[in-house]
Amino acid sequence: MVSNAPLHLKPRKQPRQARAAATLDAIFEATIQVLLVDGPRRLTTTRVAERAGVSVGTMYQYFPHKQALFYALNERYLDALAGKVEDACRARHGDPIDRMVEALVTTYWNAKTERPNVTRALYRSVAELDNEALIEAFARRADAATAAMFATASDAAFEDLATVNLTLLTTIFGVVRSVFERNLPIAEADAVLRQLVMMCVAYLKAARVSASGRRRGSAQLAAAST
Amino acid sequence: MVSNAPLHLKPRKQPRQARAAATLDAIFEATIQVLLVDGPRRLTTTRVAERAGVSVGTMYQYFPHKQALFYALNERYLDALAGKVEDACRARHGDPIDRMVEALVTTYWNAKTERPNVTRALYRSVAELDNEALIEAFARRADAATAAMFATASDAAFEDLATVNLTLLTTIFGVVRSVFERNLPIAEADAVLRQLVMMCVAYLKAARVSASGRRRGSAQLAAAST
Amino acid sequence: MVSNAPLHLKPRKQPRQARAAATLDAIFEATIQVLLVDGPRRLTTTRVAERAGVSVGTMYQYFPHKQALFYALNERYLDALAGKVEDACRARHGDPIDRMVEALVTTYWNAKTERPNVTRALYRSVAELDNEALIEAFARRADAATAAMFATASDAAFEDLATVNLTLLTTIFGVVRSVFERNLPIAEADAVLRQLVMMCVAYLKAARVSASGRRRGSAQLAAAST
Amino acid sequence: MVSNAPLHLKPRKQPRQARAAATLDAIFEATIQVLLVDGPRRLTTTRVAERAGVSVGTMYQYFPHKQALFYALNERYLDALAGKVEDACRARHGDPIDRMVEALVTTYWNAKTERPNVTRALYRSVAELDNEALIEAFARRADAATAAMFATASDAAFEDLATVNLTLLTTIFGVVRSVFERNLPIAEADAVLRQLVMMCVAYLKAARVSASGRRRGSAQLAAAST
DNA sequence: TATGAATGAGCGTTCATTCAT
DNA sequence: CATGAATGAACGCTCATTCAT
Repeated sequence: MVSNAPLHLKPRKQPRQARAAATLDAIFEATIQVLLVDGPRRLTTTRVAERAGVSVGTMYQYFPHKQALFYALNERYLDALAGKVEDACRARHGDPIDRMVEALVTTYWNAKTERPNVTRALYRSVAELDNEALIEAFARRADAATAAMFATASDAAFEDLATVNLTLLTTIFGVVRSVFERNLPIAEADAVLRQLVMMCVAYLKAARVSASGRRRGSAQLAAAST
Repeated sequence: MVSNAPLHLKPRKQPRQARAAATLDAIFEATIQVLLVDGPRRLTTTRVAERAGVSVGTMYQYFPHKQALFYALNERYLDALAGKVEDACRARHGDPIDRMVEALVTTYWNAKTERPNVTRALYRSVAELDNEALIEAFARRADAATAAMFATASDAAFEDLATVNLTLLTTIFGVVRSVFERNLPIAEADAVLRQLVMMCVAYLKAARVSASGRRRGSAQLAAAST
Repeated sequence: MVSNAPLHLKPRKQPRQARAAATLDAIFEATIQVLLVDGPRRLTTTRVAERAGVSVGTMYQYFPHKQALFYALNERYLDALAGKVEDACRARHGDPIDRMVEALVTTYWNAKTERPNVTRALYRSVAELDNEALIEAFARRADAATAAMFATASDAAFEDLATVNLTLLTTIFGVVRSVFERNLPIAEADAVLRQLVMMCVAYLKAARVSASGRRRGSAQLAAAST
Repeated sequence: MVSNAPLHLKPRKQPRQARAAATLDAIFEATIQVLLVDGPRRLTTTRVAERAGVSVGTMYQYFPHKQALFYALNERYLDALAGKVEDACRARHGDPIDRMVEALVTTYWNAKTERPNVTRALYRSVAELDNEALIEAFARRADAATAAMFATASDAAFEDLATVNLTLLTTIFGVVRSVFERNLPIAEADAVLRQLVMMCVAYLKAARVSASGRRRGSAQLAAAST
C-alpha cells in the first residue's frame, strides 16, 4: 500500500530492520492495550511507551507526535482490513451475487469481530483525528474490489453499478458500526448479521438488470412490490 | 420524555426563566460551534464559555462539569430526534410498508441533514462520553415507534417483527452515519438515500409473511430470488 | 471589650438591633458548623451563608471579606474565654495558691473542653489568619487577671511575679493545646490535667519567696532538690 | 526510622542521585520560604516550584500532590527532631533528673530555635494537613526515649512513669509552642525557658517515689506543700 | 541512538467578591 | 437593605514534547 497520509502525520522512518519493526509492533499493540484497559482519556504517550517497553524518547523516534501514532495505527488497521476485503472479493469472481454478498458481509464482520474491543477502541479513537484521508483511502480500495467482483456476477448485471456498489458498502459498514455502537448482545448481533445478508441480496436482486432480457431497469422494484 | 440520565450528568438546574433558557441555548450552540470550528481536542470549558458570551463560572452553574454539558447536549439532540421519528411513525399507521419506509428514512435523513455540521460534530462528540445510556434510550424510543407502525402495515405482517425492525433501524442509522463519515458529495449522498429506501422496501417485502395465505416464511426470499 | 483589631478586619457595623445580632449569631454558628462538618478546606462563604440561612450578599453586609469573619469569630471566642478567666480569678482573690491554680486550670480546661470540636476547629482556623493581635489581646487580659490574683495569695509572694505568671500561663495554654493536638484519649487527657495542676502548684511553691521569713529566693529550688 | 506514612502521601521516588537530592532540598526549602514570606494562603504549587527554581511538572515528579509535599516536609522535620531528642536522652542515662530535664528542655528548645521562622512556618503548615499520624509517630519516639531515660534516673523512681512522662513532654512541647505563638521577645522567652526547667524539675521531684524508703506516693506532694 | 527527567502551556474547576434586581 | 446569578483570577494538576546525558 502506498500511504497517502499528509506528510506531517507519517512515521518518521520506515522500519528497515527487524528490530524497528518489532518496536513498532510493540508500540501499536501497547496503544491498543492502553486504549482498552485505561480508556482513551488515559492514553498518554508515557503510558504507551511504558507498556511497549520503550522510552518516550524512542517513541518519538518513530512518531513525530501523538496524532501520528493514532494515524499510523488506524492506517495499519484499515490497510489490513482492505486487504481482507480484496482477497475475499477476488475469491468470489464469477460467483452468483448471493454468494458474493455473503462472503463480503462475513469477511467484513469477522474482521471486525475478531477482537471486538479493539474494534470498538479504534472506532472511538478515530474521532480524535482528522481521518477523512484514511477512510477515503480504505473506501476506495473496498469500492474497487467489490465493484470488480460484482461486475463478474454470474446472475446479475447492473445499470448503475457504481451507485449500487456504494450503497451496498455504505450499508455494510454502517450496520456493523451501529451494531458495535449499540453494544448489541451476541444473539441479536448475529441475527442482524444474517438479516443484513438477506437484505443486501434482496437489494441487489431488486436493483439488477434482469439476466433474461435485461429489459426492466430499476422499474423492476415497483413491479416486484405489487 | 422523562430523562433517565445518571444524576451527576444532569444540568444543575432547570431553566426557570427566559434568561436562563437563553443562556443554556447559547452554551449549547457555543459547544457545537467550538466542536465544529476548533475540533473536539480544542473544546475546552473556557472556549465554550467565551463563545457563549458567559463566564466559566456561569457555565458551572448550569453544568457540574464538562461531561455533563456533553451529555445534556446529546440528550437534547437525541430527544428531539426521537420525537420526530415518533411523530412520523404515528402519521403512517395503517399505510403500506413502502410509504412507511419512505417516511421513516426521509424523516431521519432530513433531521440529520438539516444542520449537517451539527450532526457531524455530535457524531464526534459522542465518542467523548459514556454514551451507551443515551443511545440506548434513543434506540428504545425509535424501536418502539417503528415497531408499532409496522405492526399496522396494510400490506405486510412479520414473523419476527422485533428482529426485522431492529435490522431496519440499524441499517438506516448506520447508513446515514456512514454517509456523513465519508463526507459524500451531495449527489452521491442523495443517490444512496434513494437506494436506501429501495433496499429497505426490498428487505421488508422479502421478510414479510406473504399477504396471500401467509404460508411462506423467510423461505420466501430464496423462492423470490430464483 | 474594646477591640483593637486592625481596621480592615472589623465587622462593617455593630449589631444595633436584635435582628442583626441574631443574624450575626447565626453566621458565627454556621461558620463553626461548616468548619466541623466540612473541614476548613470546604469552608466557603456560600456554604456558610447557606447554613446560616442568609444570602452571601447579606453576609458581606456584616463582614467585608472572609478573613474578617474568621477574625471576628476568634475575637468573640477569645473574648468570652478571657471573661471566664477573669471571673474565675476574681473569685479566688485571697485564696492560697493551690486553690488558685486549681481554679485557673479547671476554668480554662472546662472552657476548652465544653465543645471540643469547636476548640479544635478554631485552633486550626487561627493558622489561616494573622492572629497575633488577637492572641496578644487575650494574653494581656489573662495575664492581668492572674497576676492580680496571685498578688493576693494568702500563702505566697513572688520576687518576679511577672515572669512566674507568664510561665504559668504559657504552660497552661500550651499543655491544653498540646493535649488537643495529640487528640489524647479522655483518660489520658484527664490524667495530664490533674498532673498539670500538681505541676503548677509545685512550680509556684518552688518559685515563691517563703512566707516564713522570705529569705530564700529562687535558691530555694536548689535547696529543695537535695 | 521506617516511615509509616500513608502511601499516597509519600514522595513518588527516593532521591537516588545527588541531583535529585538537591532538587528535593530546594523544594523543601522553597516551601518553607513561601510559607514564611507569603503565608499559608499563598503557598501554591506554582510559587513553590518557581522559588525552588524548578518547574511545576518537576515538583510533581517528586510529590504526587501538594499535600504529599507538606507531609514530607513535616515528616522530615519531625524525624530530625525526634532523632535529636533520642540522642540527648541516650546521653543522659543514669544522670540525676535535674540534669536530664535540663538536657531535654535545652535540646528541644535549641532545635526549635535554630531557625525560628522555619519552626513558626511549620507550626502553621501542620494545620493544613491531616497530621495526626505524623504527630503521633513523633510523640511515640520522644515518649519512648524520655521514658527510657527517666527509668535510669540516679535519684528518682516513679510510680506511674508513663503518665509523668506524658505530662512532662506535653508540657515541654506545649510551652515551646505557646512561646512561638505569642512571639515573645527573646528576653522573656529565655526567662520562660529557664522557668520551664525549674518547673519540670519541681514536678518530677514532687511526683517521684521518695528515694529514702519509697513509701510515699503522690501523697508526697500534699505533704511537701505544707 | 536510546533514555527519561524536566518543562510549562493549558486544562477543568473553585470560590471570594460584586452588583443589577 | 437583601438577594444570588454572574464573574474571572487563580488554583492544583496533566501530559505532549524536548534535550542533556
